[in-house]
Amino acid sequence: MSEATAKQGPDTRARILNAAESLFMTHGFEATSMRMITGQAEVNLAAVNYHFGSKDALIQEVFRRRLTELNRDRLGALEAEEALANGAPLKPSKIVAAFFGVSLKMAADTEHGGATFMRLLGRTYTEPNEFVRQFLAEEYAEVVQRFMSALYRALPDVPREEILWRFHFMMGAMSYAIAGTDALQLFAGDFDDEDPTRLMPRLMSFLLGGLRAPLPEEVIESRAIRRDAA
Amino acid sequence: MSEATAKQGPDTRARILNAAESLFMTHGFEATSMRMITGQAEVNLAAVNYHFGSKDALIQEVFRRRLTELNRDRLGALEAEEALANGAPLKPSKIVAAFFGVSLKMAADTEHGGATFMRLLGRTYTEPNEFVRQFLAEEYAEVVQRFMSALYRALPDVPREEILWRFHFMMGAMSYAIAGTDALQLFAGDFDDEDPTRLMPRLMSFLLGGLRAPLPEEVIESRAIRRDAA
Amino acid sequence: MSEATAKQGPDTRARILNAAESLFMTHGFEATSMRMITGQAEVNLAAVNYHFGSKDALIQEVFRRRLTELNRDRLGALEAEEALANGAPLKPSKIVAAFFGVSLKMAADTEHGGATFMRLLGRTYTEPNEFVRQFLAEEYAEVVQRFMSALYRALPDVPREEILWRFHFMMGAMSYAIAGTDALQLFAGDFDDEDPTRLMPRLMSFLLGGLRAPLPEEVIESRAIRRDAA
Amino acid sequence: MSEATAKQGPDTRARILNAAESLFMTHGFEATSMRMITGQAEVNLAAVNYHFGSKDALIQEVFRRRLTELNRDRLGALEAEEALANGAPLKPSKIVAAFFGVSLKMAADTEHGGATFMRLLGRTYTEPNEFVRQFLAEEYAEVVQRFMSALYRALPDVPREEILWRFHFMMGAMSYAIAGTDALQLFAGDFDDEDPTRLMPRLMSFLLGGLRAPLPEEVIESRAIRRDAA
DNA sequence: AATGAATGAGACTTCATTCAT
DNA sequence: GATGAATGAAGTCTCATTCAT
Repeated sequence: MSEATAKQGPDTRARILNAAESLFMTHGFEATSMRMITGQAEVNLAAVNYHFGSKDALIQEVFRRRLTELNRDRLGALEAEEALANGAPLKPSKIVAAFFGVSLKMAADTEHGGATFMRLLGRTYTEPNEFVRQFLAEEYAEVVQRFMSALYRALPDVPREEILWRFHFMMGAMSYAIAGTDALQLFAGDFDDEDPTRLMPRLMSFLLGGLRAPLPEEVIESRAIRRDAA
Repeated sequence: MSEATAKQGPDTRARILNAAESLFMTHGFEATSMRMITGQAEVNLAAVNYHFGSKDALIQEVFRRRLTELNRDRLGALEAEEALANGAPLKPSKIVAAFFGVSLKMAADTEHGGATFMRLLGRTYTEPNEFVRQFLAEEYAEVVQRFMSALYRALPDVPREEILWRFHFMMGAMSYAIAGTDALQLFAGDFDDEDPTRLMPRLMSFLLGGLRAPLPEEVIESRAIRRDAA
Repeated sequence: MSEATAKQGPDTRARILNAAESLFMTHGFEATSMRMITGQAEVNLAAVNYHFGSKDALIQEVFRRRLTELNRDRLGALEAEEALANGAPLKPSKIVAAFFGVSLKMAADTEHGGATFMRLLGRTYTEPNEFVRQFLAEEYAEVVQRFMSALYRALPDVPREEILWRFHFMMGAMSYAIAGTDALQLFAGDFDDEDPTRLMPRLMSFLLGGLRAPLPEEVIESRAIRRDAA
Repeated sequence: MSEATAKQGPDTRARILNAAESLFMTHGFEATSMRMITGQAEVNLAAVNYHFGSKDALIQEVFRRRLTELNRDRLGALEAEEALANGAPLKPSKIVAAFFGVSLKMAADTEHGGATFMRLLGRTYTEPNEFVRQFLAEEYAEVVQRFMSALYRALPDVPREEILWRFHFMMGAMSYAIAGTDALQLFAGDFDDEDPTRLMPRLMSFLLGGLRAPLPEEVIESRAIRRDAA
């Protein structure tokens, strides 16, 4: 009855998920075999199929477990700011901080695997695998819609299309920031892996600088034209 | 030389490279098998090993073929600006335009496969495969060093470390911009695939906004400290 | 006894047997997995092993349940005829009718699964699985012996070997007749599935025609030789 | 260049087909694994997929190889009789002999595996596997149509439906006759495996007896009714 | 220069079965 | 009486690569 007598430790399922998460980050989905996963989790090879049904389903579950929490926190941070604002439009910096701050907080959590997951997530946005993209899109649908709405309100003079693009650029910058040192060393071999907590202010000022940058002339012109036509 | 004697058209090698490039972008390296490549290239299965030695060597050749040209053009653009400047430090916008403008130009070239390659490249920066990272680092070493030097001269008041990070963020934003619509649709299903030539000014103003953003307070403080210490 | 207390309905055992019988007929023994059976029976995966011990034992029980009844009825029909005959040898048609009539009666019973079982049985005579053959042989031993004896008495002039062969042929014809429409459509796609009750007279006249057919010349000759030698 | 230097004997493909044919007969399709096949054929495990693509495709090829020949011979035998008959309807016995005689001839050929195949074929008519049935139906379509036409001409007074059923019964009797001793021993353990050449006259007289048997009364009555109506 | 055949290793998945509860 | 979890064995198929021609 004690944990000692239980055959497979506290939770076979969780052990598999943790092993998969870490291996997916290191080697990618395709290059991570079921044997590698069950080997690291010290679990029978068939256990993955028993608990998850297939490798693809395992991949989904790895993401769902974290994304549910991540997106809940993001919405929570946004709603907290909105509560404070008392109906007024939020400052863009608050919105950006709500979204990306939560990401970076999880990325800094090395104890519960949050860091591992965030690096995996950053890579996965560009994952070619069709079903993974599809799954991510579904998981993100609600939260993105909410944040975009907030940004539209916060920046009523900027064309929505432009905001969407800049949000896209910001996602890219953040992903690279988190995927982090690996890719940085790609450009500067001697780069020192320093205190990850200093990443937050660095990234935030870059993102806000980009978000507030003057619109390119063409866009300004085309807006003027549309305005005249109206 | 006639079609009758040359079974496999003008250039078997190039056909393989083109097929591989396109399939790597669509499915990733691992998920792209030799059979898929030789099938699309209409070439014998053994031809890849005959011409390139191994799958890994083929991957390298796919990149080398394009990167050599890409980085030559980048250096060319930088040197052209430097020639105009006549020894004075370049404006940061010129440097950024030299580096990322060449990228976007190739990304806009849909006729010779440049667009395909740039999307592949954007994905590959976060590729887990060790040897691919290694190879990319080598290919990029020189050009990154030259651009960083130029930026250091252009922004003598900004800590070098900070410039390195911001260059890193810029790379991330660009990669996402090019990997492009796919990832954008991930966030906004109804996003219209519009004229790719308009991407350039959009991205450029975002990048410059980020690059010129005020430094985070912490960094400013720590700089002051260091300056005092010196 | 209420539905609330009895989780698995009135009889888990019977539910398993019925599901197995139907699935075996549709997919064969090998291609029918325990999961398929327990899934269709809406029963826990381990229930089969709990109730029957193994898959092989389940197969046996599927047959035993029906064959016991079938062969009892066959012997009953034979004994009824013998009682009427009052010690005289039976007419071959009566014997054949006793054996195959009972088969066809069960094959016509679509309500209690008899039809399903008979089609399964027809297929199983040619089943490669060694232990199934062994089991069938044991189940059939007595009844075949009794019917052969009756036929020997009914046809004293026909060599016993010849009777054995013809009984064998008759079994084949009947099995195909019951496996029925499936195999017939194999030869005539537009064959109409008509009233199964009309199968009985059709098959019976064919079987009797074959049973009474003149012996091949060679057999007649060899019989003459043997008679001379005696 | 000599056979001795060739890595895999004269013909890897044929070796696989032969091994598969024999193992399918002994154990059935499902119970025969690729390992068993490649083991017996002394061939690499991957060779089956290389030469045939999949296990299912191998099964089809096993049948196609023999059925093509078998049905060609059947049509040949029928046409030979028709040539002799000079336009007159054939005697039913000739038609039956053409069809089943060829079967039995192949069944007697123990040297080139014909016997093995015919026993496999007999079993396969009742095979549950859907795609195998489909495939057999296609392979048989033409030859069955030709023989049925001949029988319709030969027996103009017998309802076509009746002929179709009796042909079906005959197929069943033949299949059992060929699947043979195995099933016979099921009914008579001490049955001696005797000269297979004597099977031909035995089966033929049974089949013709069945084919010529008087129609069941019901059929006769319903025919009379139809005739009256006409 | 190019290829058809073949191969050893390893991929994911499913199997029937067991066992503690 | 019944079950959720787990497992070792085995299944089919695909992989990148090699080699004689």
